[in-house]
Amino acid sequence: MSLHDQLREIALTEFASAGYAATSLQRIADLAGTSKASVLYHYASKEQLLADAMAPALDELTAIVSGIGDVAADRAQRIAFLERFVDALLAHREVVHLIVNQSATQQDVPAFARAQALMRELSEAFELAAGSTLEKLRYGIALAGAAYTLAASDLLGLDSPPVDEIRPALNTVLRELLAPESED
Amino acid sequence: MSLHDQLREIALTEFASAGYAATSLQRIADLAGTSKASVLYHYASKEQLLADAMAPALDELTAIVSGIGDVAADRAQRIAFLERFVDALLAHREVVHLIVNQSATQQDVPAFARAQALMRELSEAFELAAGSTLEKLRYGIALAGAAYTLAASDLLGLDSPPVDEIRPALNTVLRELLAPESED
DNA sequence: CCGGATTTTGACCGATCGGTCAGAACCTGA
DNA sequence: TCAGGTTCTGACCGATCGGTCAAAATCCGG
Repeated sequence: MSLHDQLREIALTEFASAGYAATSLQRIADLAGTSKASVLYHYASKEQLLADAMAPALDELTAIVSGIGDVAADRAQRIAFLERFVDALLAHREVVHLIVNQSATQQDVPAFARAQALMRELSEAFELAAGSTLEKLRYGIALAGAAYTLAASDLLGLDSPPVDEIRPALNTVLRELLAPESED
Repeated sequence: MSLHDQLREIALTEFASAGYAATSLQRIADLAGTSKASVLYHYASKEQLLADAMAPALDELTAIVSGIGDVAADRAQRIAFLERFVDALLAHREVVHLIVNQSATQQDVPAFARAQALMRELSEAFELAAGSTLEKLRYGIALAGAAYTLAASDLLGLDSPPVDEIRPALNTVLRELLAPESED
């Protein structure tokens, strides 16, 4: 793998585990066995490095949220969305960790601002779908809880089960909350 | 109110909204209309200022988690715990925001390490109460979702409903997940 | 083997940060 | 009014950060 790609992966892991602000370009360079100046040759700035590292996940999540469909009335579409959402969370755990834990306090960084906008778009889509405070809260708890639990499990020392055990369980809990069988 | 207390409140609000690392002592001093040196006269260090600001909430949450009771078998105790938990979340929203959004990436800061330990203790208590991956996930989503949704709602621009509307709604959703009526 | 392009590097810069310190300002009771 | 303690402040320090730059090293097609 090229140093260019290697730097992006190292940076992503480090940004997620230690925090964007707390991770210096020098540390990324050390981990990659190169110099800080070399990192800045491959990426114009620290912000650009973060943006490039998060881009694939943000692109995929953006596509999912954009094609959210008629999630308010149609239970089948709601279930389909939840499945795509869960798959994306599992496929991009490091970026999910970044979004969930750091976008709130780093909105001046473009990539985090983009993530924040994405979260807002998602919450608005479901805000419209929900009538009462109770329903809104159900959406919030379900989606935020799923993302945060996934992001925190790595960190909290809980040994997380394999993906093919988490995926169906996540889908089950989200359906219990947002697409109960009793409905329709 | 004394400058001492005023500084603590200003710092808490600023730490929660802009982030601990991103908030300089100079900014806190400016907001309080005093000098940076004066802030460091009242609090030995930036870390101490954060610790003092978070202490009341952490003390209360620690007490709640310590007295968690037999949450695995006894549905009534589980409900009682959830109610205490929700009340604490609502009473200390700024600190909850701090814990949820920043403790993960600032574990070298004592106050955040304490918060992290608290989260770990809570998750372990429920980990024991849960048998399957599905149940563990249900606990994680419910508790993390509640805390995160509350912390994020301020930030995401969603105008959050008044407290006396959120409290019962939160309790309802948490009970649906962790103490359904069908049980027992 | 050569020469231009790509890649790497160490030295350096300005800015910002948390924290120190000596002394000025202020308050209070005698 | 004066003295002693409390509170406040500006100047300063060392460290760290992201980023620049010119020169060195490396690579590769002709």
